[in-house]
Amino acid sequence: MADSTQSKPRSTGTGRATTLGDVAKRAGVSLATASKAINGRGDVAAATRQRVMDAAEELSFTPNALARSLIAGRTGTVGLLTSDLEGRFVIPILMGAEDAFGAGQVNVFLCDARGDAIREQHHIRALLNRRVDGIIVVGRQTDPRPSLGHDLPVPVVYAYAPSDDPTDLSLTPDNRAGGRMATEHLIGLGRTRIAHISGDPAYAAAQDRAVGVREATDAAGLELVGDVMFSDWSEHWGRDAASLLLTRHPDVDGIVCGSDQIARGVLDALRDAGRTVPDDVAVIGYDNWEVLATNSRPELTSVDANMQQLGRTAARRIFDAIDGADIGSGTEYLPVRLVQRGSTVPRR
Amino acid sequence: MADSTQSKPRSTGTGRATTLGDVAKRAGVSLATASKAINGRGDVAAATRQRVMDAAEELSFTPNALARSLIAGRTGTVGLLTSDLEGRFVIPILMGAEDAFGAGQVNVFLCDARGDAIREQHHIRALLNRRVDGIIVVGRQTDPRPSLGHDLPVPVVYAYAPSDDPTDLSLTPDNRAGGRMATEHLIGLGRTRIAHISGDPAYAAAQDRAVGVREATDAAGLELVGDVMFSDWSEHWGRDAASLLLTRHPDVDGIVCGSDQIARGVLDALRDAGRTVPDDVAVIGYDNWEVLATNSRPELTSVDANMQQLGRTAARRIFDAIDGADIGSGTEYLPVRLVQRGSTVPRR
DNA sequence: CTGTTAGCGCATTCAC
DNA sequence: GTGAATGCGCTAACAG
Repeated sequence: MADSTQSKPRSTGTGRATTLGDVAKRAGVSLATASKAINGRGDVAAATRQRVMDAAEELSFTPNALARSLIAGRTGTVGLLTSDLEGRFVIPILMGAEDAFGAGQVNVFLCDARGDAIREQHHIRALLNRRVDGIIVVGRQTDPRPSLGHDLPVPVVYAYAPSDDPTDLSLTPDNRAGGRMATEHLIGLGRTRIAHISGDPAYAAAQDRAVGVREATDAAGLELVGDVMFSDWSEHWGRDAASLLLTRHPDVDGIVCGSDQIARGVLDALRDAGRTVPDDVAVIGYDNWEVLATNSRPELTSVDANMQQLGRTAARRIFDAIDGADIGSGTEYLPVRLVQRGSTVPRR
Repeated sequence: MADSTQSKPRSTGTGRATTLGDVAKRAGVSLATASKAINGRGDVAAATRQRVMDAAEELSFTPNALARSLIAGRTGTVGLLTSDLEGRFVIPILMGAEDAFGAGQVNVFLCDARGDAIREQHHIRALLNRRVDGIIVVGRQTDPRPSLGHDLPVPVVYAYAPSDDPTDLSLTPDNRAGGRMATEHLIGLGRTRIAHISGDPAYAAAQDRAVGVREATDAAGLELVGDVMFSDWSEHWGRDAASLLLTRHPDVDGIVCGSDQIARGVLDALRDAGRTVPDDVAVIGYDNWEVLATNSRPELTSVDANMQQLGRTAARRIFDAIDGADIGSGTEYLPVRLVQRGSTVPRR
């Protein structure tokens, strides 16, 4: 019964949305005046403005962003094109992009190309049709990916995976600094017998992090324990590698891992071998993938790539480019940070 | 050099995008004819159509979806409103929604409200301004969440987390069936001493799955080993619970876990206790979270909630509703599926 | 078959 | 201060 007294149920898309014209009529002013009042533009008498605002409120008027964008020539939307099925990188980047302005200021079309070039093309077309102000391309590795080319009418930023075209702008985490930072952390804790277990050597991320590790040991006048151990990014490999390492170099007291998954495997193997972490051996992961890092025993110290900040930067660059600024080119390496947990620092 | 021969670099948003008018002029036809030719509407001479298509191609014309939507009254976009920070549910749902039509047919605005009601309101406003054709609300628990209300001008579907208003349409995985399915799987393997370790009892998911487990044991004439063990969704709890369980009921031969994280902990504890999986004890997880399920030893059999199908269904319902169909109401429980791995079935 | 006209919802000149 | 007119890019009637 209470329902039937409502004057405008309009529950599911029924009935035209109220337009600015409706508001103007109700307020007894012209369309132009209503527009000015609502947008705070031009000189409108305070009383008139209030009348318009009230009318808009009563009719629960929502300005049609389509019409506005059509005039303005910009939509306040960006496309986020990804092949990151896990969503591990893309979600923080999305959040960063939203943050770069304010909730609801800019909206993001998220498209998943699933690693398929055709699908990617379809999505790009669709995004351009919808007149996004720019496109952020997110890859799932830090290896270069094919450029979208320069014949797009909007600025493009490559995030995480850089473009293979150096004239594009790419933002990617500084893996080298990450490797260095992780190693310096162990050194700072007094470790001197440090090994590095990483993933697939075909990945730029693996190589870059390894370079950073070596830089840190070199700088400290230390020798890396054994060669860097490459294979794949799995927990299985982490276990196998750690077993091998303990056999060959039982005196190891610190292990820098190329990923949190590997680190989980390493922790497992160390426990099986009766070594305690971090007392006997300190272990550090990479990626700061929460579900892995905070559920291990002990919890995992890890390097975080600051994806959210990366997303924020990417969005800013795009809108700066629209406002006339040059978007720039080349690959920028963004700072990473260390998150300390129990695998390197004993719990207080 | 090849670059400089290109006539229209147009690299970053410079210069107005080409309009249908440009195409028409170049093809020597009127605006209307060009429109018909491109959309395959009306009768246009084959030769004329070709001329228009060619012109469009040469100018790399992209129809302005804003203008089209303004006329059509629908945009072919949906809003995906989430608080699922992990992206674990939302990404499959997004993919399903895209799939429901075809790549680029419908686009999705993804908004992360971060569990903040204010931010959620902002996002809803923005989505309505942009005239999305509908909204999918994704929660991260299967507990009911506050309804957005019925005064929205577009259809709304609640996914994963149902609405607390029974007149809304909610799509959620059938947790009861999942619990039953997992348990029946163990029973089918000949296990008779089955226990259930689950997460936070305040979660509907925990309760529903437990009900399913009991239904299966009852139907088989079995008694559940001990009470259902509730606490939280962590690996730590999985380890502790399993240890406890082994002490009290050493004869247990099957464990249904409330999540993959718990299952990981259970596997750990079983190994520490010298039990082999699946020979001594079969273990089954829940969620099929790949990174957890495929990296354990042995790999984890798990129940998958089919989120992608859920997303597909949600999107279809929304567009059906726009086309006049009644969107329906109440909570629909969508089928889940079992993914078998080594923790219940020995590797071939 | 093709072109002319009107209008989607709104912001912006420019007179009054 | 306010309102009438013009146009953003496009499609849907209508005439021709």
